[in-house]
Amino acid sequence: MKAFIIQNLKTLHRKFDYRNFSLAANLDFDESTLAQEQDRVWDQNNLPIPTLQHLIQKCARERTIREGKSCHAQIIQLGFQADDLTSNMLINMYAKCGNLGHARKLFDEMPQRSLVSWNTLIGAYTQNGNAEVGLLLFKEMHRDGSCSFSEFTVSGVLCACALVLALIECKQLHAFALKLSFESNVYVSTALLDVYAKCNLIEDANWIFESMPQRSDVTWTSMLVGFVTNELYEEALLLLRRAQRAGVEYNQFTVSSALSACAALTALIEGNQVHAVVCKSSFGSNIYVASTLVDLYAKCGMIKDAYAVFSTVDEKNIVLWNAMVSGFARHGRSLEAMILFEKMQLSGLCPNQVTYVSVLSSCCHMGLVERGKKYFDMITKEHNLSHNVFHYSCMVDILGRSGLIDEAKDLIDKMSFEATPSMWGSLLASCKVYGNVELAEEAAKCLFEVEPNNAGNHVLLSNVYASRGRWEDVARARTLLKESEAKKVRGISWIEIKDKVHTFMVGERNHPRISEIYGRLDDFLEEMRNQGYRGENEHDLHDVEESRKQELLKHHSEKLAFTLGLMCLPSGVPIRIMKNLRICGDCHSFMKKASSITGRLIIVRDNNRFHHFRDGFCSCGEFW
DNA sequence: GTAGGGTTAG
Repeated sequence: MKAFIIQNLKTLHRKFDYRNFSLAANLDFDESTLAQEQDRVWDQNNLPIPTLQHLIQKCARERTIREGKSCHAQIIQLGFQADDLTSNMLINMYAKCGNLGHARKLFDEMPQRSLVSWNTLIGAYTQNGNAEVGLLLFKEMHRDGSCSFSEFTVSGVLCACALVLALIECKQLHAFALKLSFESNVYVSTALLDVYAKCNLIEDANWIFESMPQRSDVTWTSMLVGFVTNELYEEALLLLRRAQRAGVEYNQFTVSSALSACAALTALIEGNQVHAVVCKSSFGSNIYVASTLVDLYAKCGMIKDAYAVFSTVDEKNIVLWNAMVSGFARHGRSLEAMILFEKMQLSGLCPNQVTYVSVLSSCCHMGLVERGKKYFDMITKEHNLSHNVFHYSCMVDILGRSGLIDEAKDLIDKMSFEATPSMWGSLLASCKVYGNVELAEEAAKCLFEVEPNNAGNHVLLSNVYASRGRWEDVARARTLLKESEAKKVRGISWIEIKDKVHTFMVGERNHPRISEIYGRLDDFLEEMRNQGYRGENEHDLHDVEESRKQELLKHHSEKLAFTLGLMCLPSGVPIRIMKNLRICGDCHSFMKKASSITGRLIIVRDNNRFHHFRDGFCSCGEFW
């Protein structure tokens, strides 16, 4: 700013000598003097048109509407009939400063609109969150017919298409771009690939990307985000490495999208490398980067690191707060989640629907029924928001887990949404815990209808019968499962060691060190048994012999991943394991005992939450 | 003078 003011004063002094004070004598003003002088410059009434045009453009870049308006006023005062160039600059300035009304008025008052005027106004609406109007304007421009389209028109309208997922219009523009050879323009191609990716046509997006002879950093980011949006996280990380090899310099856009891919994959090592780049850069305090870093660390089990990043940001926005609240919730740190929820409001921000999903889920993880009900009411009564399907899902879970199964069922019946599989699944799991066979059968029936191919649902019902000793029904449920097309999702666990992810299935045979792992696990189990560990067979209600049950439990994927961690990671380093399914009771007991025997912190992330095992205890307090 | 990219939710 200081440099700009000095430069500006120098220019004005040199060209027009409007200043009453001597610039040449001493430019070493303090900041406040400079600011005062800057105000005096803006208040000048005799600036020539080229200077005013220059300043208008600067105001558009820096979003300084006060100064922009001052320039506009001077133009009017001078009696200057704004030409196409000046009008477009003013329209753009008002649009960039968020004043669409002024931009539109100027456009409407123009005696003749040029191509640039149309492009500018379309961009104005699109950039101010009104893409529909941007598209309508494009149609109006087409009808008007007084000017043709340029690359600017196409990329600008594609931007509007990306915001409202207007695939048909995008395809028409694509055809038009090909006809006029606009596709060689990097802005046009990048905007095209962005729309295709956002409309889930990732292959088309990738085809455009691969066909581009030249790519900008925006192109790379758009493709990266495209993969992330389409949940192709591995592809996103491969692209990131490719970008690195191609010499693309990271910026806050590349970094935030790369970090979100790392977070989704819980790829901590890769995420750390990106974080290292951030630390050396100037965009570490960028709110998007900070939010993805908080999310990354929280999802990778590093809740302290997440909080460390969160604390460094001075001006926190709602997304950053939400990322941190959700991180605490995921780790079962309900108290911290709730304190942060209050602090966020003290800082002057109102919670949104996402915030409430996080605080409600923190209630799920600790079985806090009354608190959950209070938050659920606050959504509509205190913050005038509407309940969404996630809120109901959390509430059904909170009620069911606490044994209020009928109340949970009532909530499902009364809500205006279609019940989701997760709601029926949660209700069914609660029915197993509280032995409610009747409601379990009803929930299972609904679940089979909406998820006919999920074998886990059949197993859940079978387990409800087994928990009540109804073995004939267990057999019937199993037969039904065999006759159906349903597939059981296999339990998979993975662990990151150095820069490699090791994946294990139950009874894994393919890992290169598998024999060594089984040997080490057997020795360790022996040691554990000597210290009082007994397996918990009731958590695996397979209809199999006792000895086979023991065998299946022993080789659960998380135990294999843990053993490799024990073999490879130096003592003192936490063993962090990820699992695609919920951790079973036996593995939970195993990890508790293992944490006390080895004196190590063991962190297991299952499909629902984090468990931190330390000194024989788990952070979930046995509620999960 | 006008155009393309990023964060949080069971």
